[in-house]
Amino acid sequence: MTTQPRPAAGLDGPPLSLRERKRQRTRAALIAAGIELFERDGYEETTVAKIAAAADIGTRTFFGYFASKEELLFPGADDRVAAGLDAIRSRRPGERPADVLLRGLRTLPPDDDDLVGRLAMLRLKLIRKVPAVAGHAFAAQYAAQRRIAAALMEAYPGELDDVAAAALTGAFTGAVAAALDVLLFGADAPPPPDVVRAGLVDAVARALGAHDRSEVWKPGTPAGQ
Amino acid sequence: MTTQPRPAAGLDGPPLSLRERKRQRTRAALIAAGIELFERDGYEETTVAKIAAAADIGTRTFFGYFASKEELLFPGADDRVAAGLDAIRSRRPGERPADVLLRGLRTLPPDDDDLVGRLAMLRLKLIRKVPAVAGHAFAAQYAAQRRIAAALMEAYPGELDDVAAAALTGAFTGAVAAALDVLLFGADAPPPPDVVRAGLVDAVARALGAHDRSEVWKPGTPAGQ
DNA sequence: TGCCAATATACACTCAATGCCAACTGGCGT
DNA sequence: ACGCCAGTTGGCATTGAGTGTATATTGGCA
Repeated sequence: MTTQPRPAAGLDGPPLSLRERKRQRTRAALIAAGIELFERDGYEETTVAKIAAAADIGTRTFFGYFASKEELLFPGADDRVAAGLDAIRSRRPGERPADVLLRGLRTLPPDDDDLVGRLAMLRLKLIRKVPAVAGHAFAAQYAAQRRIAAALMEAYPGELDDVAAAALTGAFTGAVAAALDVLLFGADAPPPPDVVRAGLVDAVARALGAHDRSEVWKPGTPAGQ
Repeated sequence: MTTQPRPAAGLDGPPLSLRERKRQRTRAALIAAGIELFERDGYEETTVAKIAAAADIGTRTFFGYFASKEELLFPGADDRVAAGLDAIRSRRPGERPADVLLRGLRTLPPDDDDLVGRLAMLRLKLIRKVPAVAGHAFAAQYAAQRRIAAALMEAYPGELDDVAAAALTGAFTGAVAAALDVLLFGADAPPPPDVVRAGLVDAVARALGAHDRSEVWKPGTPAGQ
């Protein structure tokens, strides 16, 4: 959201000033240059100076746009959190907390913008091997968890205390992250998004012991659950 | 573990050479100096040079002991993983995967060495605000998850595929981390370990929808705190 | 046009981290 | 005891991230 520049006509509600448009353009150029160089030369090999040069700005100026080199990899990307919060807001009577989160996961948009897709794959790769990148990812997930947990606690007053809300949210995001990792990393080519999501929802539902699996699934022995 | 001074008991199997003992002493001194300075002056303000000076070694030598400043905060700390693997190894017939992990969590040693306690609190604080530290924590948890997931898959052949094992393990560790965070962060002084663990086990069990909660839980009751 | 504020850049600096190299030290065979 | 070897140490220089500061440029606006 924050990163999408409107280079075409000014159809973004509030008409951006020339200054602001220029700024967005520079920001987009930095992201594009960063992705390009990271993919071509590797992360460590790509210095901030090179990125800045590729975007035709001074090295110092880079830090006016991004606080760190890693931040270049995490522009926006709050869709999942928003989906979760929406699902909680539209909670249905009788729906269990875990089921609410699962519903949010199911209704996620396929998230397949070409550029975003490239960025997402690149990000996954880098999270695996660059601790600094992993740090940012972790911090983001952590912040997301806290927001979702707070919303959950509010939606289920008297039923979920802070610890329970945190634990459930942590379990949910932990399961999503781990399952996604396995699902996406077996194949080199990006698999079809809907297949991924189906496997994801199923695995997470099982991990949380949720009862409402709409997509049918028969484990070897559904003993009691 | 590494920091234990010198128990008279000959419990430490292999007799360490003079060189090795000296090395361990230096390592311990670095950790102690690091904790001390981090607590007193803050993380960013404490430079590697200061730590090295406090431990009476050269700055360059520091990196012969720890690959980075953050690594100073994660010495050892594989007990939890070991407990999990043990629990899986000693799986009882009919026990569900989630219950196995919970049993491992329950049988964790109280883990309350005074120094380790201080370190743990410090670590939690720093994970919250220093991305680089968060990165290390994330990487460690990630590695732990993969080991546990592999063990689970082996213990439940034909019942858990790789995605399911990863999801369950991710849910488990995610729930533990999130719950622990809430449990430990309100207090300035480390709360009694057994209380923490009781709340932890309960919250995680509920998050995973496990059936075997030994500690009873009744929805509607204001969460036992 | 001309002033004000936001922005961009150059410059100098700190600190983490690495490579290189010379000095030292414990282990071990003679 | 002697001396060699390997592991350890630390000084020096270097790279790259990130910041503070002062100066220049540019857009917004009267």
